[in-house]
Amino acid sequence: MSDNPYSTPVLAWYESHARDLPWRRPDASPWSILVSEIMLQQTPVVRVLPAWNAWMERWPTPADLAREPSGEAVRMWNRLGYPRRALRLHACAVAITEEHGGRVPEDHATLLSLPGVGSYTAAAVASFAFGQRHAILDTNVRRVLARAETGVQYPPKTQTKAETALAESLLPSAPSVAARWGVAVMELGALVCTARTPACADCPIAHQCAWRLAGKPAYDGPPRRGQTYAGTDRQVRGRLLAVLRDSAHPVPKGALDVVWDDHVQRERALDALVSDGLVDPLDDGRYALPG
DNA sequence: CATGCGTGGGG
DNA sequence: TCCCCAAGCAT
Repeated sequence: MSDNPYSTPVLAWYESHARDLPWRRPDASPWSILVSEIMLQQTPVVRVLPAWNAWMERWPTPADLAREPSGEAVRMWNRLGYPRRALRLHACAVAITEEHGGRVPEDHATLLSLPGVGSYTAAAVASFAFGQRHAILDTNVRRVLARAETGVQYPPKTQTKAETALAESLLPSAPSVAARWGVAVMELGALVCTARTPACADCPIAHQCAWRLAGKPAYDGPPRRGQTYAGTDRQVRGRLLAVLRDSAHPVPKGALDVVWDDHVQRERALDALVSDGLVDPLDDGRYALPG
């Protein structure tokens, strides 16, 4: 069963160290797994857990969410960040309900056609929910492979063809093993082979890791671009949307104006929110979450 | 293909 | 304090 040099130790490690996350339990529905994957995009597990629990309690099936206004999804999203994901998840629920008989599609290409579902998420749902054989290549896996195989501290900033090819070449042949392998490598990256201070002493493949065997050379290249936030449109958008989320009713323009001094930037951010469908400008001049 | 898109916790 | 980063996607 050791289709690649890492699978046996990594799978064994996963058996004894995997976190007991609710969307990994045997009774987790494909919908609940899709919800978890959208929420987990760029968002840590600890912050997703309570949001996922509340979401699944309120909308246990796609149809439950599809019959709500999209603004309710945005409100429920609360402060998870990147609220367009809430809109897309709502759009997923509508598409699944109206075009797929209320069931999360199993086919990778069909999953890919859903709003907010890209290459990673489609593979993750196909693999984790339906046991199919797909390469899982997220930020965790990219980092593990960069170190173990390529011998560098960090993967490239943007995903390359070479990384995709490498991930596919390592995929165990049996679908059930491949699915297990995918989640196991992810977990290794999340818990042991972390970005800042990897716990190589706890790593099941440390003795095979090209980066460690090379003496853990420091990242050599251009400074990795940090995300700025303070003073950006993103911060303004966040503040504007927070006003609407926290209000049970539509708000007058003045309630939005007070959250940011720079008039030009504030208007630009508000226009963008409207354009994104996150904010609904009412005929009476007030603003609300979309209906 | 580089960039924009939230938020909060930890080093 | 700052800075980095966290299961990406769409354009």
